[in-house]
Amino acid sequence: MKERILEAAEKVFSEKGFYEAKITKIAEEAGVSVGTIYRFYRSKEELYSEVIRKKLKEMEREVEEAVEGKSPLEALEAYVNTVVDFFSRERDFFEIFMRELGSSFIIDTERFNLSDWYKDYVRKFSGIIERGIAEGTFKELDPEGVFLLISGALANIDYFRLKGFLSIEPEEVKKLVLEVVLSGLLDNER
Amino acid sequence: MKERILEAAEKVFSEKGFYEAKITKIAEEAGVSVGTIYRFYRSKEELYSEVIRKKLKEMEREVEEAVEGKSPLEALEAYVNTVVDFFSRERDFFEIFMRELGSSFIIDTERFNLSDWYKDYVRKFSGIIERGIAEGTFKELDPEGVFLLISGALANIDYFRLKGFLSIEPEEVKKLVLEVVLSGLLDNER
Amino acid sequence: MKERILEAAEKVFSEKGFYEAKITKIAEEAGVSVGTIYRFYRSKEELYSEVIRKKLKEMEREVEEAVEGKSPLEALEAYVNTVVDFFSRERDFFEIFMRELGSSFIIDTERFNLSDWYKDYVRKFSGIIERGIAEGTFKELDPEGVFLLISGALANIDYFRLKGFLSIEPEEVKKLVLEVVLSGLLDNER
Amino acid sequence: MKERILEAAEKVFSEKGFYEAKITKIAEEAGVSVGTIYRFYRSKEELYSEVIRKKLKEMEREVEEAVEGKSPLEALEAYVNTVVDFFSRERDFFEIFMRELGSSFIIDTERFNLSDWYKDYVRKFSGIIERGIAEGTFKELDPEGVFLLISGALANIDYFRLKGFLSIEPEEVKKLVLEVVLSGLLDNER
DNA sequence: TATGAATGAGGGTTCATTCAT
DNA sequence: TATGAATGAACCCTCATTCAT
Repeated sequence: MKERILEAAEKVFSEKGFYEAKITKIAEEAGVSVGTIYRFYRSKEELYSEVIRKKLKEMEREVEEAVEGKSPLEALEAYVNTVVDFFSRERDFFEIFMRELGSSFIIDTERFNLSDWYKDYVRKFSGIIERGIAEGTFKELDPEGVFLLISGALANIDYFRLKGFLSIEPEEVKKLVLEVVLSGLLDNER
Repeated sequence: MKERILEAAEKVFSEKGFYEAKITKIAEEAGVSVGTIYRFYRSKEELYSEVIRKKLKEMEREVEEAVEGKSPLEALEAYVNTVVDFFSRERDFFEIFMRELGSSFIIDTERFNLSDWYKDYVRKFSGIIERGIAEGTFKELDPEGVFLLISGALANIDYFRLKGFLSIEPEEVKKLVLEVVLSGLLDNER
Repeated sequence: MKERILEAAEKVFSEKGFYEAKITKIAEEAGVSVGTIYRFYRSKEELYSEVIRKKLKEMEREVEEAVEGKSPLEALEAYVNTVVDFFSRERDFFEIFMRELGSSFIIDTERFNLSDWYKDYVRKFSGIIERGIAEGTFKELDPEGVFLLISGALANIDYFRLKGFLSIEPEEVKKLVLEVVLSGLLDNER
Repeated sequence: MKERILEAAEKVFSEKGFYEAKITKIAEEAGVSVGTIYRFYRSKEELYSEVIRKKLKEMEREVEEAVEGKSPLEALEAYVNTVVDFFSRERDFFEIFMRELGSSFIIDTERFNLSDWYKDYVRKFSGIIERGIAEGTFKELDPEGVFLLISGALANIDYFRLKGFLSIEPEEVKKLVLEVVLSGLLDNER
């Protein structure tokens, strides 16, 4: 029930965005009454927040598993692969994620309390870069900057691909980003 | 007057986003009455659209001037410098721009008719990459993909910088992106 | 509920006219909230239109029943009697009807789609006159013209009576109109 | 100037009705500024009222002249002829007149203070009927009722004619009304 | 527990009226 | 005197939220 609501919410929020998504539409889509939604979620905002939180955790877990125990270089490749695959699979959520990236979730995210999550996320995975630098594989660059570079690039290209603006395969997105970024990142002096 | 309204709108829209921005608030901020806003703009949507359109044109013009007549390599550097400078100067608009990047402006932008603008923008400046490839300076990669990589990376890093999440100077943002991307882009085979 | 709203609307529209009638007033009068009105009617215009449509159908049905199977002469008497009785009973609606007669309902009634109804109404009941002429009871006059003469006369007198400008009984209104019109209509040559 | 405004107002009010007529439109039509309108008329209502008052006086004067010194029978004919001619000439005003007949002007006319005018008008010209009865030409019927009958019939038929619902000439309208009403009114006993 | 009808605050928009120029 | 830009009160309508059944 709670699950059905969450899925319906994900669908509707992704299609319409937070403000144009109507609770009645979500209820209809989920096959429950609006009253039932309010039994599980205190407000529209909480429901929205829950959709993001849940998917974000899923994504985080997948990325962690993919990256775990790997060398920085392999981990970076795994990161890119996993994220592209995740977003290919979770188009609805990707839509929401992109919207949030550039709005409330980072800005006044007190509302959703997601900003802390995101800071942690960036800090955690920029650790890959950090380790790469420490072991001498990567150049000495700001690790968080590099991570943001990669994730920004990835999201932007993939978003246009999913919108149908760029005829390119997911695999090519991965290849492109990795090729460009890794050449720039690897310390060839050695 | 029209200018005052536009500036107030830019401020309020950037702080609140389209939906949370109230016309009364914009009027107050501009020091005019609600009615006056409607003398110049047919609707809240048109006002919003106008804010974006105007700044976008400014940005486009600045970038064009910076890039004009330069070699692909220099043009790319100029592009990065100009965009970072523009967004540093135009923080309010940058906020709006980021929101739009991940929402309507690309999706259902028929509303604002900006999607055409953006396609043109990508096509136009990915021309830099194209020329670089043609003359053998850059590797053979999808030009639009590369352009989206750069602009996505740039926006993402800079956004976090402006949010105060990343203590890094604008100059370092430019350096970082250029260093990583150019190393990855330059065809060292030759 | 729907009924309660319709009755309140009839009352307020009759007192104030379409433009001066406020939705909040109708809601208050009906003892419901504004939102509830919009559950049943898409807009103020639709509500207004519904008030008219419903009463018009009632009136039409009553008149049809009264007239059915009667000779032209008797039918005409029945018509006059029924209309006067209907308007005596439905004062609120009569107010609205009179307003509409001289405005939108005939003019740009596309809005309410009542102009078609009225044309049909005139055509239908001018059939009484037509039959009367055909069978030689009535003089050879334009049937629709005669019908409009009767209904215009009736409405005008009755309206003033209901306004209290004319101290006359409903029965006298019927008598007056029938006496004058029938003398003028009957073909005494035969 | 005042005249130009009045004519523009008449035109716009007749086309749109009181509420849909906009002051700016009237100003534009008159070739003056809105400020100028307010120099001559205190409010939109006063302007509307003035339009009606002026035309009504014109109509009254024409009718009075036409009727003056005539026998009841001739006066009645003159009345019908004059009114139909007046409305044929003054279509814009006729539109307004019809609207008012069934609305504010009679109801809460305190606003326009026209209700007194109308009562006087009815009383004055029902005098024709009264005299006709006194001298034995007309049957003993309620004079005001008869007058309202005639004017209601006349307005209704003529309105439909002007709307294009009834293909009939003005002359035939006069003939029809006179034929029917006079046959009904004349005391043939004598 | 589930329903969905009812609520009503809130906001975009209009337009008669004013008043500085 | 004439202008028309500026004003802001007023109103229709939406939709998240509640609560009686």
